[in-house]
Amino acid sequence: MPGPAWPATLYLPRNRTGFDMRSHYCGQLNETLVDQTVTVCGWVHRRRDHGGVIFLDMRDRDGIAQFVVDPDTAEAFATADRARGEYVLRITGRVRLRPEGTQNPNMPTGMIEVLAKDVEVLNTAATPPFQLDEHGKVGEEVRLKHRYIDLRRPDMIEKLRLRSRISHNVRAFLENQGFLDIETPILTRATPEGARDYLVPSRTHAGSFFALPQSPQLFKQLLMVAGFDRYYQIAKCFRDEDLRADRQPEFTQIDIEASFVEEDDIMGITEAMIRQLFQEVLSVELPEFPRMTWQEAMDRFGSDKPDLRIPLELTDVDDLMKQVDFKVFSGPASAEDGRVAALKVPGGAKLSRKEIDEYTKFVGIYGAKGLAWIKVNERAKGLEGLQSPIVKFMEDIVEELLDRLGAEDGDIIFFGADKTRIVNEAIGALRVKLGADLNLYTQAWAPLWVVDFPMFEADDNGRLSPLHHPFTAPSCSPEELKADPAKALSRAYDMVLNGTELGGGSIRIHNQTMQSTVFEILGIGEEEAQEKFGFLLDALQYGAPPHGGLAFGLDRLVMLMVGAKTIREVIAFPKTQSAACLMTDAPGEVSPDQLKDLNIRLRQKAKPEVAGE
RNA sequence: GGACCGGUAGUUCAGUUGGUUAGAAUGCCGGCCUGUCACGCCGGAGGUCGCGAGUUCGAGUCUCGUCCGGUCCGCCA
Repeated sequence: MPGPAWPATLYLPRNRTGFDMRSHYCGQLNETLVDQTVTVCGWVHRRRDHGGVIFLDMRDRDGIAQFVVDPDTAEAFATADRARGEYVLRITGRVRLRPEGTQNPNMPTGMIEVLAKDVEVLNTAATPPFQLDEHGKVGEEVRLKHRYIDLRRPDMIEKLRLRSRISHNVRAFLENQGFLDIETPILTRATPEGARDYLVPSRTHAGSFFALPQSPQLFKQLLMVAGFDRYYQIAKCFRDEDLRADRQPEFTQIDIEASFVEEDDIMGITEAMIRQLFQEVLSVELPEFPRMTWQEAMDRFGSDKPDLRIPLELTDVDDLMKQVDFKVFSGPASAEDGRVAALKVPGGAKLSRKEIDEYTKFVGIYGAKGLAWIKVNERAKGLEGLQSPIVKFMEDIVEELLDRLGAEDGDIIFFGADKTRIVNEAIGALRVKLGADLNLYTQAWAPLWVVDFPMFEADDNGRLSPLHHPFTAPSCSPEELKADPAKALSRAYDMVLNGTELGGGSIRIHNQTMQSTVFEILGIGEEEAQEKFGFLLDALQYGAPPHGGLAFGLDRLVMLMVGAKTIREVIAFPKTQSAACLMTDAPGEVSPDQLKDLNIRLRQKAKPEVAGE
């Protein structure tokens, strides 16, 4: 056995890897080390056996390098001969320049190789369930089941390494700005917020449950009441809702809160943080962050998180369509809660009937009953130059319509006519899809702030619920809020990047009267409010400072920065769409004893119905 | 809760109108090979066609159900 790995007093690396077992990582080997003896530890990435000479490509988290084993070193040669893919080896040898003509320009270490003297098998490996080289395609299901092997692949290592750099950069920025990293509980209390809670039964309080936090929202506000002034945390959050490519049941937020601040303070500092992050990690200089009101975003892009890389906009044509003899258009155009919007797509006239049918089906997902269109083949020819199933209903106004849209030859114009919400969702989504399908992107990164959100939104029964969360301050007095809550705007703000909501936050309510008013509007009675948020209402009485903050979705941020399609790609051990872990097989059953301890009896499963007759 | 796509060798896939012994590539195993780098050549093994019913003389293929994975809608302040 070697001596203690750590020097007794100073934790200084003894060599370039900081440990004794090896001297270098494979990726560190280069021409400057020629004639030096090095020792590496790693996995056999590939083995090429020429009978008389064996090449071993060794891989560790830093890279891949080629090792040559000669029959002259009989023992090493015998070991290399029985080595297989993914065996864990420790190899010592001398670095040398590769012979003329055998350099590999495709490899970062391709100018050199290591002539092995000693090859030691630290561990054998069963044949991996899939190939690790960049050429083998593998399904995600297999990758997740053997994630520890999947994570050996250089591109996975690269993504997680970048994630580490991102969180480190964010921490460094916030620490430098005087923010304190303070942990908040994972076992906490269920509060009737937005999402379904993950619950943890309490053994010591029979029949009671902890909830895992959907976010540290209340705790960070209480830290402001406590006077910490500037708080941050990279915090796990839990929401038991259905999953998506950008949603996991547990995810990570960069959580930020500060006191004695207003919107501009929070937006300013977090914008600076993201700007610096992109500079230092990606060498990308982000453009200006425009600010856009929620209403403008909905009107122009049909979305509260518009993708500004796409140069298409929705145009209101309600006034023109009110008069047309086509109820599908004139109805929504005249209705209070209706909208007729046009989307002009330059060059879209080349879309085939089949493609248009596909888009019609696509908007149907969002409840649109159809998708009207006009192809502008040759404007100069007037009606003759247009191709459309609906233009016959609007011959009188079509010129004015085309003028307003600035339509040119080769354009297609799509129309959505329905309730405003449906038009915005359907045509907004169509805009994003067309942008992707036709590759209309005008820039790599398009950030913006969306501000002036409504305080509340009405559900189907007219009941109001908070658009953000019930602790968001309105931009009006309690009296004004009470008088017309549906029209009230909040002091909330979202940072949006390339059509993804990166983060959102608000100035919070720091006044108990205002907080009670909001609860009242939400239909949360005094008693219920006291029971569920009593500790917050109490805190607001004890000198709560004005405060506000913001939380970023770290997984989404990393996903965008590495160019991944799902956040699963930037999470080491993600769950499947049904919120299961294919590797550990979680969630799993527990023993009757464990349940008994927790005072839990499982409900009998419903008897399976007899199939067939 | 709903819509759609997928499930065939370890892996990635093909499999025609329902018809003989289910194929390819790669990986794996064995042999040969001293400059390869996705090495090459020769040989070999490897299948619960996700699972269960049904239709049929006959099902990988058709029907129904179900499970799993994925994308999306609802949901997710």
